[in-house]
Amino acid sequence: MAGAAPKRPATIHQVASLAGVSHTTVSRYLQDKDSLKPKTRVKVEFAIKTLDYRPNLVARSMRTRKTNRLAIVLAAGPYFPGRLLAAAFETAHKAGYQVEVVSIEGGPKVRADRIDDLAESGQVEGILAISSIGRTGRRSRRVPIVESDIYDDHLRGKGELANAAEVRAIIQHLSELGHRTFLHVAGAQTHTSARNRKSVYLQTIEELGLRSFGVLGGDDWSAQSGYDAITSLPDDCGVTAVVAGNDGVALGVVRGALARGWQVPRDLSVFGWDDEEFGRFSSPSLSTVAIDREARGRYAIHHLLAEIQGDPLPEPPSRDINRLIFRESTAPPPTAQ
Amino acid sequence: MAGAAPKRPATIHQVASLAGVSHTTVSRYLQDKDSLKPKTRVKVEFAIKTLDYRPNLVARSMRTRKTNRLAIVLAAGPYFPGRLLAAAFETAHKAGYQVEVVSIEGGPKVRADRIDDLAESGQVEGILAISSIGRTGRRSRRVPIVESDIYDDHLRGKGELANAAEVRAIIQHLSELGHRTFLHVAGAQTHTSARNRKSVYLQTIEELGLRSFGVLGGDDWSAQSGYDAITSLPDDCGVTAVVAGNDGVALGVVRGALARGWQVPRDLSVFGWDDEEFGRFSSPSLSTVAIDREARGRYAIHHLLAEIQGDPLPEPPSRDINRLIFRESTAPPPTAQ
DNA sequence: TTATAAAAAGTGATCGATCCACTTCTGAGC
DNA sequence: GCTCAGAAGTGGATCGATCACTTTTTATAA
Repeated sequence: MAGAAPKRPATIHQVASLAGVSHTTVSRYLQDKDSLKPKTRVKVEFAIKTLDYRPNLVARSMRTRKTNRLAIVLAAGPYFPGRLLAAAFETAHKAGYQVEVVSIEGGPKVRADRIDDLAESGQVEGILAISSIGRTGRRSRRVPIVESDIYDDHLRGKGELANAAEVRAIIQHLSELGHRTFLHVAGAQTHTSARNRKSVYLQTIEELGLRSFGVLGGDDWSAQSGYDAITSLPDDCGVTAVVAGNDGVALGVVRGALARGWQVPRDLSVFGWDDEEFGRFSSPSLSTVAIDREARGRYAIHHLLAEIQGDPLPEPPSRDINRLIFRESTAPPPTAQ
Repeated sequence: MAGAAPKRPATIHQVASLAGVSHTTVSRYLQDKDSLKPKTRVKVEFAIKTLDYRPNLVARSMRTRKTNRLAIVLAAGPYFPGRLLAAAFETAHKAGYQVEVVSIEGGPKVRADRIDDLAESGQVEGILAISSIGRTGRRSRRVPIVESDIYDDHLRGKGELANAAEVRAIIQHLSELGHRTFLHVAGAQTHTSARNRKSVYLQTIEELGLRSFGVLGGDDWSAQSGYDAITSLPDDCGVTAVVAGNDGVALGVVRGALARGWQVPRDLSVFGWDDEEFGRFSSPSLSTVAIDREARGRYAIHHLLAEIQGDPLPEPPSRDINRLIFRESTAPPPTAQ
């Protein structure tokens, strides 16, 4: 099988000699077709076609010290940010970059080391870290490294937290419906977004003078965690509204409520997050927050490209790309009926 | 900003001169630390540490003609095979390969061209095409190209179709419950798997002497398509069981049934595919087929690596990695009660 | 024509590693 | 002390492009 013709691909020199010009001329053609006299140009084009020549990008990278490649680093695990990635790929490709995906098992330390190696290897021009990489020690200064939750950083600079506005709006909405006692089933606390939501939840409850039965979950984003949280509640807890970490968790909450004979939304209101397709079609359909993951993916890449090229950083995407969507899973509490 | 110290990373020559040895010795150290005398070895190690030297992988690739990099090509679009990819990454990394992801917009022709370019660019040692790339014209023979649905190919060789066993088992199960009239809401027919399921559905209906109201959907995998399919049925269609393209479609079917006053599973049984988390927690929970996406991802990479190394191809994963799971969305039909 | 500037093409060095063919050490055996 | 084999180390070529210069050709004006 490996015995196929080991014929090496054509090089720029072979093209040059077939075309009867120097290798430099061919190189020039590759960079700007119009810098050649039409006659030479035809010869070169013919030779390229005849030999089916394609430039060896590795050799080119070596000389130019440009690879036109970015790396996206993510922690290996069950949560795979597909939509963000898809948008990131597209944006990068449009800008002429290839994207290498590196998923890393192990903790933040391992990740930080691998990122350093990657940065020093000369293989990529920039790195986008999807999962937080922490602030560990020396960070290579050879290539820009951008963390995906960068506009969280941006907000943090202003003393705010990402998602703050939405969590507050959810609670406000529910309290206007008459809810007084809340529960938060948190998402994986390893994620900045989940931590932010939790903080803002607690803070808002306090500010509006409402009651919280507490925060459950927090280990992952599973529907099971929602189910477990709700089924573990004491009967007299008084909770009538749940703010879930995301739609999956919310679905688990709904199912858990059902399991103990509570109807949603009659006895319990549930709010999700992410506007997943299943939340639109489940019964009851889930109130949720529509987030524009694609916009975040695009922004992350734009940010990285700006750093690479030394351009001014782009404006973070408008915060109201996050929209509250009210569906069947929220209603006034039983006591208010 | 771009004015940071343009200090170039250390090269093998600098290491050599600091260590007082030749560059070749350093190179040998990098390849096999034990081929050096302990005394020289210490000198080299010291120099490497002092200069924080890391080999330039681009230069290395150029000389060795090995990049240790694979490419995964997928059609840009809303369906992002996250779990398959995650497993593929992991497998590749374990084998010492980096993975580049190339998502391509445009039709099969564009895709085929880009794949050719990629193959010829010398940047990757193998290509895994997730979306079918068709059989268009010349295919580069420089690096192995593997299509992800390769074990479909394997089965096709035996005159079978992938998923055949499961679709047949689903219909058989439903018919044993008493169902006689079926409907299939197909997934995107651009996908081999969706086409296979459809064919086997039709074939099985025929073989078992059952009735089919037909095949709807087929444009995508959306829940909306399931909803539309079911709400468009005439009242007297007699359909009591639906085989949906996947869990999302199934959820749409359930919701659509609800919208026209049919209860699931009392009036209609619904079977999904994929064993998504939401199907386990929706109401009713969905009967489905658990497929091992990770296994497929791993297999695809193993297959590719085998081709690269000229090893014998690995056995396709056992077919019974697909398991039928019976949940609340299936039951005997109303007439049989 | 010829002088001259601009455009086009050519020469050889270079990027940072590995590999190949040698040379120099080292130490065992006599 | 000498020989000699094997281990250790060296110098220079090489991979396939681009780049900085130099040389040749072409176009334009006098």
